[in-house]
Amino acid sequence: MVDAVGRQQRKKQLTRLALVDAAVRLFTERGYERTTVADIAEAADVSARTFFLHFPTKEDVLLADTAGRLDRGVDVIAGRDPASTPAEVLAETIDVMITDAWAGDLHTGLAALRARLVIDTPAVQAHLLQNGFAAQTRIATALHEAYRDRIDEVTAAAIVGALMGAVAAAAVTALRRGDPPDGVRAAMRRAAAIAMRAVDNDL
Amino acid sequence: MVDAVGRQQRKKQLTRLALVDAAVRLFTERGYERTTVADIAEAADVSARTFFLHFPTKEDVLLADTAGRLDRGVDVIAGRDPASTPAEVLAETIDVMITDAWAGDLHTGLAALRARLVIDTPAVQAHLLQNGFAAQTRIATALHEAYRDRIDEVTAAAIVGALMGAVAAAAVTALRRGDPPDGVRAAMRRAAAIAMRAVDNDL
DNA sequence: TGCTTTACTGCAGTGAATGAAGTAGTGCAT
DNA sequence: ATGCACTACTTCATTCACTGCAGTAAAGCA
Repeated sequence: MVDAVGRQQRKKQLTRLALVDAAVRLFTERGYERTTVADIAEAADVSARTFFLHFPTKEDVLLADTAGRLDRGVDVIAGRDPASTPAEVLAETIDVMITDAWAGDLHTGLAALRARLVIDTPAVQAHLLQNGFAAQTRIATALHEAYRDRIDEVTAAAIVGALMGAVAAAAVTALRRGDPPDGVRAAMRRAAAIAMRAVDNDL
Repeated sequence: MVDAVGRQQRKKQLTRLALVDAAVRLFTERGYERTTVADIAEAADVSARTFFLHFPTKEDVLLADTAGRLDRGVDVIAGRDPASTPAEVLAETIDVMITDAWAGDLHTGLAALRARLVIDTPAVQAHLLQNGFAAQTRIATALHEAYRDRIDEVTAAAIVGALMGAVAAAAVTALRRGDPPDGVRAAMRRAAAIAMRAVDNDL
């Protein structure tokens, strides 16, 4: 047994990586709008059609690394200490996700690129917001499932929405202002703390 | 002088109305994706090119009536009683906007259609989220300007983000659950109340 | 009556995304 | 090893949102 996964899977991951790599490079060089999917595919030396076998849309190549992050957030809630309160669990969840967001992809430079593109490319902003909203929905569902007797569906959505909304808005504002990465993260944590006050009171 | 506005302006508004009308009807009949811009223009008896003179994108026809709503929210903050606290002003702002959302377009059926499309059409959801985010940014800026000495830029963004995030998430959750319009509005108000607890503490 | 402005048209083109049919490398069974 | 199924990928064609440009005709105005 040479490898856990076969040659086929490995090659697939290689072309996927090549696509992400080419996309990051080209987006950085010429900007998002002035880079076509055909360009990316060409640079990765695959057909244009292949791009869409790996990513459903052009924007999704920017989210290549975020799949697992959400799961980790959900896991925090699912694997909670039964004695802990919703407020404690939520605080830890948001903390894990904020930390993860900056730790995950220092290699690829994806996070930095995303940050820049979110600010000045409407299409990207729209898609990322949608993605975040979907993530938020999953977290809210997990919270509701975890405390089924104490937190109803809509309340869970409201609480998680407040948290994520505050963090997202603070992050974009800090980014737009030109804050350095550390400053942005600090803004996110502060926003989370503010929003958590809505929860702390009675959960 | 026959009219306050000329014949030209009136005719323009007529084709705009015809476009919105055709869009609402066709979206309702066949769904969003299965309706092309060409279809809408045809039904409104104008050229396809004309559609884009009135609306920048296909999704924007769904936002035909929301332009003024945001201004009204901003106005509440701008025209505040100087003696009132940020918490009071914010509470009134969100209340005005929630109320407006229902009063504005009961006639056109736009609100109901939007509600349905946001839930099951990803493209629409992305665009509306982006629109809401932009609105939120304007409110946050207005709040910061109004209390320049007490609330910094990022804090304003966090507070408003928490409010809007909570309300939006609650609305979608209630809609998805199949709540009637009244139930949805109640969910939004409850979400706003929850998020306001983050503000009430020290503003 | 002329001159400018503006709502609208027609057309040609870009680029994202999808569908269908086909090729080639890979893994696996006998 | 040979045949077979699977899968990543390609190629071609098509749809559709959206843009730029060159026009027409009506509207407003001198």
